[in-house]
Amino acid sequence: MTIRRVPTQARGRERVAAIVAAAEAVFGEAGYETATTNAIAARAGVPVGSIYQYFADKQALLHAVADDYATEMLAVYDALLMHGSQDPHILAGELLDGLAAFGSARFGFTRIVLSAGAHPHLAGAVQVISAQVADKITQIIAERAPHLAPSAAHTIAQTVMTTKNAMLGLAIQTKEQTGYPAMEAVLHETRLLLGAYLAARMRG
Amino acid sequence: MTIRRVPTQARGRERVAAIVAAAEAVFGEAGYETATTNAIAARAGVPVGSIYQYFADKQALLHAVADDYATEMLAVYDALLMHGSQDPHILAGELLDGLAAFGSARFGFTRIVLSAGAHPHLAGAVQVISAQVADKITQIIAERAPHLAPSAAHTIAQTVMTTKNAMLGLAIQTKEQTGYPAMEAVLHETRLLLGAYLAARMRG
DNA sequence: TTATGATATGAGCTTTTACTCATGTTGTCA
DNA sequence: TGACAACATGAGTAAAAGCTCATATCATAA
Repeated sequence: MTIRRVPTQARGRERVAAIVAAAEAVFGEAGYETATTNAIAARAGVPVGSIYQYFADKQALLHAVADDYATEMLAVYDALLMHGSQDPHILAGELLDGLAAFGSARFGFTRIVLSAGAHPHLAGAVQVISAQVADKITQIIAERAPHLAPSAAHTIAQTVMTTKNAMLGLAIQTKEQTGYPAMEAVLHETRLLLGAYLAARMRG
Repeated sequence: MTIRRVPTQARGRERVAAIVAAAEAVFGEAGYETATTNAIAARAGVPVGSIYQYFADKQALLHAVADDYATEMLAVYDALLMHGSQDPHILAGELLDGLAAFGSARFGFTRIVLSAGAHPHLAGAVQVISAQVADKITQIIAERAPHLAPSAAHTIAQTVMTTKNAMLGLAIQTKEQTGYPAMEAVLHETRLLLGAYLAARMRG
């Protein structure tokens, strides 16, 4: 469906990697719809035909980028699951910081992910990521507040994820418009928000 | 810039209203880029030419929708500014409930507004709305917590606005997927979230 | 009634963009 | 080294979408 040909030679693998990297960059800068496959090819330094050698269509490119993004993101949550704090306020900070670093490094595509709700094309590619992330956060919370019913842990996880994503979106937007210190202020505020909520909710 | 001809006859005014309403619906369902002017015209029951009789281009349509949206939304906040509670927990509930109806009715375009960061085309049209709404919430908070610095009140307002919008989105999505009771649970959770935050933040 | 401007109409023009394909080049294995 | 498969190339195609414009109809005021 997504992949048209799996590269077997090193040459092909390098090309695919270059194409996916270029796609993430161009998607991140222009948005999915506005981005053109020709621009992606130019950015990758390959002719358009090379894209369609390996990917069935533009959406397949999006899926490839999303897969790579999701894999790296879930690794961040796995680290938190193992080493995250018991204290709600500290845990809130850790949740945010881990993701803020990740979101900054790949902030272009992060904007795409955060805006998935408004773009039908993206929903499918992004929904899988969201579900997996929600499960991870549910685990993190359930381990630290064993008295909570599973459904409650899930509701809390969804709330944390939604809030965190929205505030991360605000942070990125703030950084672009006002600068880095303003973004830090937004992140600080988000720590207060999630800390107050988690403390009240995990207490029982 | 945006408007090509201002209608003077009743016939023209009705047409413009129908076009703007259809544009909001189609933008909300398909997203700005994916929405086509032909689809908007069909939805409004008018030929494409009628759109370009009154609007210079697709972006002008977006601006018109955004203006209408902003006007109605600010009216909701004005009511809250006058009659909102002093208690942070109650105020959080009022903020949420007051906007729930509005957000449900115009959720499609609300998604567009929230995703503006990811799309250069939308930024201009939407930035004005966000700024005005942020100012209104800033006023509401500043009046109820006079000890806060203006910049702090503004940061809190942005946080409340972003969080509230995101959770409202989650609530409506939940309603569509799981049903009404699940949506109520999400709204309840949002009251806890915003209540805990506002209580901690307005206290000093 | 009639003249004039406002409004309505939709086939088609223009541009853009995703995608193809015929041909050429490179790698690999016997 | 020869043969076959993997890979590269980019001009060209087809469809889509924004927008135009020549022509037709309606509203209104003298």
